Amino acid sequence: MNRTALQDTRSVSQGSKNKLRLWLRLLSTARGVEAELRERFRVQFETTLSRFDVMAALARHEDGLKMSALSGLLRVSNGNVTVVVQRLEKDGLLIRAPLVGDKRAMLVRLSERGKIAFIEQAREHEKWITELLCDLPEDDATLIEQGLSNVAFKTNVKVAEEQIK
Amino acid sequence: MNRTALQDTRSVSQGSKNKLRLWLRLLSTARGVEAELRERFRVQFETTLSRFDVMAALARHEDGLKMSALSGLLRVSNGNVTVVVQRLEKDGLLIRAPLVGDKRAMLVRLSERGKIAFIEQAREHEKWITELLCDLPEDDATLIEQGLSNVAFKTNVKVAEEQIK
DNA sequence: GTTCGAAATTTCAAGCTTGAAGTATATTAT
DNA sequence: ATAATATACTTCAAGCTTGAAATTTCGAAC
Repeated sequence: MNRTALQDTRSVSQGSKNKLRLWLRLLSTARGVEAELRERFRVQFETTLSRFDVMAALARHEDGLKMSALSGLLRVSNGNVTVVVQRLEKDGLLIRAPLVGDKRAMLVRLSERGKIAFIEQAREHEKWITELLCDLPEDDATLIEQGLSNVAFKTNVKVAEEQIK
Repeated sequence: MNRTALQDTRSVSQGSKNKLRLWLRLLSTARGVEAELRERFRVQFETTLSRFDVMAALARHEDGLKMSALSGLLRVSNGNVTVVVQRLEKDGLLIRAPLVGDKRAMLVRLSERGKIAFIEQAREHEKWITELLCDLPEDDATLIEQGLSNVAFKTNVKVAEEQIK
């Protein structure tokens, strides 16, 4: 093996380790924040992260969302959305109605109580995030956000966004 | 309200939105990668992410880990570790032994079969990560890793690392 | 050496999440 | 029109995850 080939091997391997290290850090950070948020949602609002996620998605789409659009946006399975939506509906926080023009589909939207509850939760949520990420300089945050936006997946959120229309 | 106070409010609020945007991106990226990894572990090795996480932690600590050290390192609950370890033990991938000197504690380590299985899985895992994060320039990866390492939590991993000794 | 609080683990109920299978409706090709 | 295929959603079983309530053991104060 000549010198060049050796260097190539080394640099590829280093890049691989580099990405791996990044991923582990990403996972650890995300899990840390998630655990803290879960705890706070539980004690302060007696709710869960999944419920908040669903309500947040609905709050951003006042005209309502189909179940499939919800599961696409949140990157969770169909069956999952069904359960969470059922529970939120039972609590009177959202409304499920058949979609006109497609008897298979359901349109889900926040109820008035749901909107009010969400506004309060969202305000706290934003505070919590700011607090939990306070050690991160503002510039770094911007850079990281932009860097991560380059990472794409097969399961594309864009697809879900289009389905909404 | 004078001009300075207004600017302060505005800049704090922008920082808050900035952090929020970063968090949503972080969450989305992590979930995307996790979903893809879960799928690949399932079809290629008939195993799960949690099982791999436990095995990875054990592989990095050949002398074995206490249950509490495991749950600390992985940032998961005690009860969770118990179940996952039980299943891995039933499959013969790890060994649980009482800890000499402390009858409350258990020492968990990989079995020979576990070590062999892990090496194969880890090799693939590293390839997958490299592939999934290929859109991220090498320099960005380094920067992001360093940036995120500034984020600290109450639930500190360092504590768990010390408990190991 | 007793007692009392802390620590290590397990058990449990509840909720989360997934992937697969099932049902009903829509769309497309013939 | 009919059949085949695709889409929207629900149901289900299995496994994951948590937080709280045990249980057992340790250590330290008295």
